[in-house]
Amino acid sequence: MANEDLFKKVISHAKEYGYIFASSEIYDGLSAVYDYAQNGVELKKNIREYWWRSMVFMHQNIVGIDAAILMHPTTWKASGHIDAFNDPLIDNKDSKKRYRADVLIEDYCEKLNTKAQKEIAKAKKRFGDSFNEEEFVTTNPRVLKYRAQQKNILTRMAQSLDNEDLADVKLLIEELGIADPLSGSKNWTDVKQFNLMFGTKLGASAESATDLFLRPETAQGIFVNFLNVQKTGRMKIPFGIAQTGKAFRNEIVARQFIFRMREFEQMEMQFFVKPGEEMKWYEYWKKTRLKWHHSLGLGEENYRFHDHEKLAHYANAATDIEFNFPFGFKELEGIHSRTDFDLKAHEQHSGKKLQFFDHEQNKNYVPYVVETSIGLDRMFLAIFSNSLKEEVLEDGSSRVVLKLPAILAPIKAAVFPLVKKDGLQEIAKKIVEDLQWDYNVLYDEKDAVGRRYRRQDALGTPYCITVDHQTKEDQTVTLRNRDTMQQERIAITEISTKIRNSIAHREWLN
RNA sequence: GCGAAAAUAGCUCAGUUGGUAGAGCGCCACCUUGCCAAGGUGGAGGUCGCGGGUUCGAAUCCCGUUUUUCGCUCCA
Repeated sequence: MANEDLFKKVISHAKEYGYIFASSEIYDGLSAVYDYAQNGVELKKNIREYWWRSMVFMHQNIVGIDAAILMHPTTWKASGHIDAFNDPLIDNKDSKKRYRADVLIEDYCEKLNTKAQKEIAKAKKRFGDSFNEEEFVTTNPRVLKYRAQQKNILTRMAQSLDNEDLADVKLLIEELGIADPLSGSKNWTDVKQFNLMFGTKLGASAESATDLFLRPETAQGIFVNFLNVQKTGRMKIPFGIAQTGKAFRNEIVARQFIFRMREFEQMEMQFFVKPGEEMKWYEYWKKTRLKWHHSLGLGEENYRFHDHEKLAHYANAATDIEFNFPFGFKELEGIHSRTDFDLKAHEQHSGKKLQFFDHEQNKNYVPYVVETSIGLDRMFLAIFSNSLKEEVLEDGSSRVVLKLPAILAPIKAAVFPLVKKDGLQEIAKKIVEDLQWDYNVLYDEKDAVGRRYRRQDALGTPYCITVDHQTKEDQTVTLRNRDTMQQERIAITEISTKIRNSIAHREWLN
């Protein structure tokens, strides 16, 4: 399948086979919001569990929490999101480039500063040793003019931003004649304020309500609970706290199906380490997380690291694990060394000590944090799009098959009576009743059995069990493999073990 | 947000210079066959994304709007 077609097929297959629907579809949908359907919810849940087990079950020093989506508003001041997620943006209509309006103005002021510096340099050359810079800058009319302009502009901008007077910010850009640094065009749109956090209110009546935000990342729920977990769980550094949950970002551009949604689910683990040891753990988690991805067998060539050059306000090292999506390599998981930025910030804003007492060193310190943060929806898309195949069979016909890792498949097995008579239905139903204690299984008796096989192929079901006439004689059934299409004859009593072994975490995660 | 393209049945699409909507697959019921989709008969399902306008008449022409995909940008 060609790449450009593949993504379209992924989207329509996801709908047709009950994996993902557009949210509120009967009302034309809501931009970049999607619902997980009857099979999608199972796949998503299984991915979440696969991650959770590898993190929480498999590490004695990692525990989980489930923090609330709503948090005290000061959380976001401390985390830096109030500042970092709140930008006045302006577009140039000719070059189609988007800029931060405040940065454009600051750059302009920087130019004024450069001009003043040139005057000073010139004067220095002219007067030589007798040059008194301090006196010069307070008396030279040109330098004074530049300095004054600069101060006026910045003051006015700060005032306008504080008052949310964005029209004046645009006016300022126009008055100063600021042009697009690339195209030289002065054809600007209005300045718009983009707050990436969703606001909401606590309290029913408007007067007494408190402004809250839906969390833009789950990590802060872990940081504010750091000491609670450490004390009550008797955790010792190094240790980690894992969490999965929804986060919300009012993205300016949210697109590419479930790749970038406004409401999305993160699977995060914050690992608290001794200061100075963060790079060692950063490398450890890079390796460990990549191994987790590889364990699913989507093809190691489809993953790569992308180290960040420009670091976020909280990080001293950062990398992405990128996956080869139908639209190219894109970020799937982030691994960040967040230093002690978050815990220190929460100490300052809360006035509470968030430190660990190290008995070996006999002293307190604020731990450093190494974070692994993966988008559950992105992982879903990675697995789903990678698994969807159109195969040409030996006889020249083709089949559509969703080769999901068996451990993640929504339905583990489908059970069919070969024909709808001779008591085969009853036997098949009995097998279903037995298996459904342990697995999500499905019974189907409609249409020719070959067609039923193909239906389950497209749905991603790894096994099909068929009851035929021989079953009545020797209590055996055929077990058909989705990927190889091969059948083997096994006893009814063997079915459960067979399935269990093929979807054992012990095998997959190892 | 700006630019480009698109939206007709569950899915993929057709629909002629404007004349009141079709196919294939899928779905449901029954019959037939019985181990790898596409046998037969019957059936359900669409105010052609939505709202205006032009017209005797609009899926078709015009305007607006919503949603989706692609490019710029950002992120999980």
